[in-house]
Amino acid sequence: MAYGERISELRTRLKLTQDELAKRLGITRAALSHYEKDRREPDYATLQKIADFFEVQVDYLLGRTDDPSSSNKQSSDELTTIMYHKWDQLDERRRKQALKLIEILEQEADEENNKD
Amino acid sequence: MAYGERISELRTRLKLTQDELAKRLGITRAALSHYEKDRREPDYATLQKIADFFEVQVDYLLGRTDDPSSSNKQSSDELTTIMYHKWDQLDERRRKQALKLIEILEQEADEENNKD
DNA sequence: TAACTAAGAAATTCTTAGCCC
DNA sequence: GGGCTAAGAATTTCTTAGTTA
Repeated sequence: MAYGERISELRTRLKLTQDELAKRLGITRAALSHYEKDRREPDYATLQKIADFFEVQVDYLLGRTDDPSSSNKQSSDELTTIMYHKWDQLDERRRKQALKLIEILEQEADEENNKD
Repeated sequence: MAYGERISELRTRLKLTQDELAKRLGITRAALSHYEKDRREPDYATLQKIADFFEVQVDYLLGRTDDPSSSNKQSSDELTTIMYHKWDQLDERRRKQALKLIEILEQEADEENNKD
């Protein structure tokens, strides 16, 4: 999937028109239309403005990953980086084991928030 | 840190000259020099060739994250995406608990590989 | 109203050739 | 050798104005 489709999808999800998004990004609506149609490549500054606005990775915009998690989340947190590198070394069987614990912890956290 | 510096650093780490890397990427060495000096922005195809060659994220090349982990790893695997979204919802205390299990599993996998 | 696009203007990038260290 | 850059050529993008649905 190319960047145009990604931008279009993200914009639509927020119920914005091209005109509205263009104004927020400081570009013309014609330019935005070109981007969504893969007819022009936004310069790096604009590309990053788009990624920041939607809080996704540039890699996601470019269709290089299907994980939209913002680069902020990725870079901000040491614990997550460590976890990710360890996770990376696990085989599938162990990943499933780890995921089970994480699911239990998540549920536990949910219940904690709903006991009012 | 800008993309030029990142490219230069990655190239130097692999002990390649500009000429050698340029040939691998299918561009002239002058163009590569411009990129490393932030004087030109490579088009998206070239940008992604560079990211692929060094196995880093485009976000890393652009200096948006300090985590160079390749986008291949990120996009390849459904289980990882699921895990990541759950992890995202955990507080720090629970993340540390989860990380402990992951570390144990990692060690277990290591030992399994060294029992010859 | 919202999105798309033709086409000339404007800006950026590419390439060659040469220079510096 | 290895890297940097001036400058004209080539290419791409921008913008306006108008079209399409």
